[in-house]
Amino acid sequence: MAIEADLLRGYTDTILLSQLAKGDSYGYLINKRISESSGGSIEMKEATLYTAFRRLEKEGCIRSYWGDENTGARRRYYTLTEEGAQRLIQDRSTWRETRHILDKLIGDDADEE
Amino acid sequence: MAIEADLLRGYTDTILLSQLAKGDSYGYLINKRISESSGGSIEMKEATLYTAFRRLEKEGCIRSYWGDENTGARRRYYTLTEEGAQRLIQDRSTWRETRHILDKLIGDDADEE
DNA sequence: TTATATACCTTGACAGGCGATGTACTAATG
DNA sequence: CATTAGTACATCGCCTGTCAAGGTATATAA
Repeated sequence: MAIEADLLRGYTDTILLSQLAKGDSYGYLINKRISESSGGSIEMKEATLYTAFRRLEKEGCIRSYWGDENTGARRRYYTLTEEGAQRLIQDRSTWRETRHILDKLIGDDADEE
Repeated sequence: MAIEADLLRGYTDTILLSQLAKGDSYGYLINKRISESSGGSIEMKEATLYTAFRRLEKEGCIRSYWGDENTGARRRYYTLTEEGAQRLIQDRSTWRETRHILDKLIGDDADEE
């Protein structure tokens, strides 16, 4: 059911950027969205999630700010930066290429070209 | 051009098994085939390659034997075991699922369903 | 008051990738 | 004949991303 972490490794940052491209959001919600959106197949661990946010922020791909909720737990919101948007465009392109090559390399075809 | 290692991590074993599904072969040749087959996008490092072979053999997915070349460098050939074949079937299935989910999660669509 | 859900964070261990380096054989080149 | 390049395998130690385990804090429901 669940997809192992190593299969996603390298795409976690892209997944997060992609979520933020839809608008500002915060960690906990993003994580739930990813889980729901993947039908439960992807369950990002919190440690992995927050580590990734730190990394992306340090790289300038996202910015963060504290929400002004006056009830419930505090939330740290994230915004996609212009640099992050560019990175996302690049990552999506890389994904298409990777997908194509992996289809060719591990596809169940007999052989080709 | 080249696809970064983290994007392939988790698929290296599958790629190797997939190559061996075409018949016995040895490390150096398999590596060249992968490189050619991917148009140079995938360049597996030797350390990675041989580490993977050790791992797969220990797991019972492949078996190895020395070739009987009487000229040139010695070659260690690998054979896909029944267990390896089953693993490959499973891995291919997982790849299809992963591909589908990643398409949905990082695809450049506005939103869906 | 105890449990559950929300929401964030850190530490230390682990596994895979890989740069660097080494061995050994063969063929071609100057 | 020494050198270089190609083939072919192998190991060591570092680096990076993942994550189990642990922690903090607030709000609501049982």
